[in-house]
Amino acid sequence: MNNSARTNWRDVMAEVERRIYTREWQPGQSIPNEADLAIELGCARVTVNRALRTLAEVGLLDRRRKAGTRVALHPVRKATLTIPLIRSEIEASGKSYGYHLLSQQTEPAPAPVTQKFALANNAQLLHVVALHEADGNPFVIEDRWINSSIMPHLADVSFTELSANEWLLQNTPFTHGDIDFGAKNASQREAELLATKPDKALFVISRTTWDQTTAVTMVELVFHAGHRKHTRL
Amino acid sequence: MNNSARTNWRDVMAEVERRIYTREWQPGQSIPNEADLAIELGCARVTVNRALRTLAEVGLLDRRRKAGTRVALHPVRKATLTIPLIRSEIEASGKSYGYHLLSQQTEPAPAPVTQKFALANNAQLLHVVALHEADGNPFVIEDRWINSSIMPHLADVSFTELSANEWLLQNTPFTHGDIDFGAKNASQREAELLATKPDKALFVISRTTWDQTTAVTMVELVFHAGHRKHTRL
DNA sequence: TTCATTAATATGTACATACATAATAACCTG
DNA sequence: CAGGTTATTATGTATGTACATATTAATGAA
Repeated sequence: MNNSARTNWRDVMAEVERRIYTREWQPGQSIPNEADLAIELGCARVTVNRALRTLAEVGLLDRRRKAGTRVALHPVRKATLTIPLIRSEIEASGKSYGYHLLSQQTEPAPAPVTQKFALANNAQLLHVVALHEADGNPFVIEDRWINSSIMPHLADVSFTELSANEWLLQNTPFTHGDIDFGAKNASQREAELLATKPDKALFVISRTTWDQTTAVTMVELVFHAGHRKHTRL
Repeated sequence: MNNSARTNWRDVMAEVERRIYTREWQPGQSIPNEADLAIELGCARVTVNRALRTLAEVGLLDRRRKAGTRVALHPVRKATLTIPLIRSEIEASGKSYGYHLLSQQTEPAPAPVTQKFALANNAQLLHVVALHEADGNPFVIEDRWINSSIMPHLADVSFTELSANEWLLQNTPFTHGDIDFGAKNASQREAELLATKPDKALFVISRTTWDQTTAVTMVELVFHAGHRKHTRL
């Protein structure tokens, strides 16, 4: 005989959310401490802790030791964007995935790139450009620079069949990454590749991947016209 | 005499991350179960649980009951975007905040808006347009529709001094929101307001805020040219 | 052999307890 | 009364234990 009648941390979370939602607890106002809430809601303090901690992670509560917990005054809500493999993203939407390598060569990198990689100007780096397609339509241009100096077996790899996107994910450990979301006007070439007009506004994601303090790879993803990235909060 | 020599969940997390990073545990490979790891690392199973759970939340591990825990094959990394108040965002960057109400009137809403609000076509809704400035420079245009039918004391409010952005946050409870990130070409008017040229690619965030199943407000934030939203993962 | 039932297993969570830690409030001491 | 010290307090976390739950593997009946 089970129950689920037992108050679990999700119940507590829901109840706290409800009180915030109904303005029983107003923005900026401090709420009862964990111990009291635990008694009131009939559960252990640890359970309340888990619930409040989770709500704080989402930005709905502000918590400070000794000072207590209060309803966030400016709900700096945190939206979680999932950054999947391009192929997974396309296949998840029920479309067929296509991939075309446009160029792969070692060449002197432009200043903004060498700067991020902390290399000498015009250092030779591997430059890979590819087009990903969804149901035969252009989906995104992947324009990537790879720090070949720290990737030994990179010279042998051809990205004709397998995208650099996937190869790097499988073969390159990384500690963290920087992501920028922005917009750019389509260049002549981008317009051709993405089947749109020059100057068309395109959604862009730029990502730099780091191994400790050295940049491993920089990629600019230029999406087809009209593409949006969606999330909930 | 304290220590912090005790293995805590962050230590466990770091150690697991290290093993993944060094490829000791490869992508797709399953790792020891919680109990074994606890013994090996010298801590309680619950502590290991907390560490692994956190790593799973970030997308680095896949966990399933009975099946066990494995290193994510396609690290669908999750980037957390913080969505602050516009004023907070500007002030946090050390710039002075400026606000100008451009228009505020009740008018028939266009189809895409009434659809989301589940109202009759051409329903009368409150439409607020405002410009937010950073150090005197245009920062973002806030173009907002508000479901006035469910907001009683809304008619009295003037958004001349206080932005709708802030008023709604303080006065409108909501259960969840939809956010879209995208790009658009500047219209004639947007170009003027944001001090750029027509057709310039602009970064756009569209957000719909819901109260249960009814939409409360829809807002389109059109940022100045070159603006990017940044995050780490 | 196939399908349904049951056992085994790893993760998920609840609790009582104990102590750590950060931040504030109260208390001195000069 | 200023400035530093100490006590207090709320959150943060570690542990052992117990049981829940999802999922797979083993089992047995048709």
